[in-house]
Amino acid sequence: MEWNNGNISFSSNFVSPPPQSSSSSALLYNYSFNCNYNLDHFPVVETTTPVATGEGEQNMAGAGVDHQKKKRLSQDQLEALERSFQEEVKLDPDRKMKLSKELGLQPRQIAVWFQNRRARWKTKQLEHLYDTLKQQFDTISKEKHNLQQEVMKLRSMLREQTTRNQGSMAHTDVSGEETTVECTSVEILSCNNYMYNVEDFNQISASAPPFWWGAEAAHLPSYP
Amino acid sequence: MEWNNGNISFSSNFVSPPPQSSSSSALLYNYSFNCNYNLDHFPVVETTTPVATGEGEQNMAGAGVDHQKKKRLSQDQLEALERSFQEEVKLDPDRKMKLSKELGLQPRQIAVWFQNRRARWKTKQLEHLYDTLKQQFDTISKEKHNLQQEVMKLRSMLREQTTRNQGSMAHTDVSGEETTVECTSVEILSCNNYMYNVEDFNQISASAPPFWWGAEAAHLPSYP
DNA sequence: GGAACACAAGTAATAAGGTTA
DNA sequence: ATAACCTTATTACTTGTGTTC
Repeated sequence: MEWNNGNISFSSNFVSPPPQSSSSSALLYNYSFNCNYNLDHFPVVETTTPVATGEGEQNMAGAGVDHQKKKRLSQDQLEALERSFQEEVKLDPDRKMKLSKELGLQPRQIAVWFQNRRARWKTKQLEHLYDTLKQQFDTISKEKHNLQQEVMKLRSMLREQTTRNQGSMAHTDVSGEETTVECTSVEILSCNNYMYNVEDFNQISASAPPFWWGAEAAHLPSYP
Repeated sequence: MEWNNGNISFSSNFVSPPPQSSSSSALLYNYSFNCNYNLDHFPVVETTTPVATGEGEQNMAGAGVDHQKKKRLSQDQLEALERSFQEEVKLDPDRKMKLSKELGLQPRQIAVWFQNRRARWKTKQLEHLYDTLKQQFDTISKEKHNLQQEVMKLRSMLREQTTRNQGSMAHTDVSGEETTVECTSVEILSCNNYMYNVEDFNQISASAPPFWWGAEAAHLPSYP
């Protein structure tokens, strides 16, 4: 199943679309060892490690080398893990050992990957939930507006009828509801200050000085 | 060996409140070095490193020791960073160096902390946004319902009037809107399958077998 | 125009506290 | 009582992008 929220991706990279064999950058993962000229303006620690004697299998078991560098699982490994995850998000010991052997990873690494994967998924989940809710809010908002229009119209018709009728029987009823319609229309306007799509939300934080870091005190919780 | 599968366990452990200064467990952070008997049933790698000669100051600079253990910043450090963050979420080089010296941390660590802090905040942000939206959705939902009621009532009144009036002038208009009211009332019901509070959201995933891992195929994007 | 750096997003791995068999 | 796992939070790193000098 493609999850593809069915929307636009301004910032080309939100959750790496399971790089399923399509993107080209994927292949570089495993082979980009020390291209980090991104040293936050100081020589970085790193240098400590034994520098890793060359080796073929991912992450030695107990032998003492490597230890740093070469995080990032390979594309093949990721795909296998991903497949397994799609089948079942929880990991029983059997599957763990099987994957461990198949992929040449520590059982621990398998477990960790699944844990992180679940956590990641949960985050995405919230984003998706938000988008869905937002969409439904917009829908219902429009519908409400229509209903308000209709109420107005019906009232006016009723008023007309009443006048024509000469009889004043229903008059009190009609005016009695008046306030309801008015107050709600205000609600709608005040609400919309808070509404974003998740894409918007990503957008604003993506570029340089995300506005909300300044407006923090406005209506946001400032979260300790 | 299945460890729980369809069993519910309503245990209320919601997101651990950021241990901010209040909880007592905080002090233990810095001193819990090797209490890891949580080894996912195998000895863990680690052993590789030079084993770290004893040391006093947090995270040496370029010298090659330590390098593992002792993650988790101390409570004092966290408080200082937090204060600084509240003042200004972005970090200019001056502030970075100042904090680095004051707290005995690598400048890199300061930078990383700020980056992570911003990311964390953004997540919280989304949760808050969701809650707000949810609340407003509920409100507007109720209001819409009221409006629908009112439309019904007005229509019925109008019908009555019309009948009494004998004249059939407004008849077409009234029936013309009929569909609007009907279809929207269905919308409301179908929507509510998606709605949670963030607390609910945390709740369901907190306890043992989060329902959605089973119901994944239901209405969720299955997010690869 | 390119090196150096800041940043967001994503990713491993660790830590701490709760559950369950 | 404990081992194995889980979730949540955190730390640190990777990668890609944008900015600045």
